[in-house]
Amino acid sequence: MAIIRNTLAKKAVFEIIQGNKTAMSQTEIFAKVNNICDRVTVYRILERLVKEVKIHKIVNINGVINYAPCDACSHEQHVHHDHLHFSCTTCKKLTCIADNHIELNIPSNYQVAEVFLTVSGICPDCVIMA
Amino acid sequence: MAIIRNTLAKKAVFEIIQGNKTAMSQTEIFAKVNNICDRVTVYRILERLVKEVKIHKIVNINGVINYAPCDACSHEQHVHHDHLHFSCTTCKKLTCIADNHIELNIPSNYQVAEVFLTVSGICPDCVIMA
DNA sequence: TACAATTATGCAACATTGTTGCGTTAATAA
DNA sequence: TTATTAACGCAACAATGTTGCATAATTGTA
Repeated sequence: MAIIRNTLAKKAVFEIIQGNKTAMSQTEIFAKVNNICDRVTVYRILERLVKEVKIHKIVNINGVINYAPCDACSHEQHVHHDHLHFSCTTCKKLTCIADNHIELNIPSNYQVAEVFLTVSGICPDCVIMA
Repeated sequence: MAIIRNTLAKKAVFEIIQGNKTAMSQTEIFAKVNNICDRVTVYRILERLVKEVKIHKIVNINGVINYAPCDACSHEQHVHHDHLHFSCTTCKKLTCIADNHIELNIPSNYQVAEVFLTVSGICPDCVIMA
């Protein structure tokens, strides 16, 4: 059950997320959707796309939830992820950076599911400006 | 300028944060403050305590901002932090885990400031329940 | 192509979280 | 004890996210 439908709004939202090289918040996505659908619909579409593993959630260091296409940072449910997220303190953009293998040292009574690694700082675009 | 005052409410908030072994959100702190002060005051006290480096902010994987005393996970502004945060998906508690040194592989045109490392999973208390 | 089943949407209403302005209270130095 | 001004309470607002329900639209099937 639960047949997945590919609606206009869903396609639009997905294309917006795919077309952006940095992760976007619900607010940014809704702004780009150009009133093709309601605010609430964007929330529901994002929820569905996450469940379908077409996009995924990333929390920025300020607590804002961002969405990125899953190919941008291919995520498998490993203990040792192979990418990190760079959060620019100037332009607030969140970017995926690949090739980062980390080793963890967590007590064995903790059951690890996923690793979230975010680095704050200034991205190349903003470094140039400064 | 800016003389720091040690008010009753501020002391109470700080003691609540110190007395808890896991990080707490504003909502949780306000619930424990027992109407000694206003909701807004808690926000302002937290802001001040962060500025005074007596507590610090940690963003949970769901985007909720939590506060922990600064001794719980001594943080210096290093590129290579020495601790991580464990976010329990069952009880939602955020715990500091020390002794985690990681090496990063970030392009040199990125200017790194801080590293945020959070691991999700099930904490010892909740593993026992399951 | 038309129809039925049900997924997806819009809208209104609400909940939560966080912010701001301003008059008042209270902590601290003198 | 008093003056200074940091801190507070309250009201109002803003942003973000959620829920219920009637309606619209997609998709498999006849």
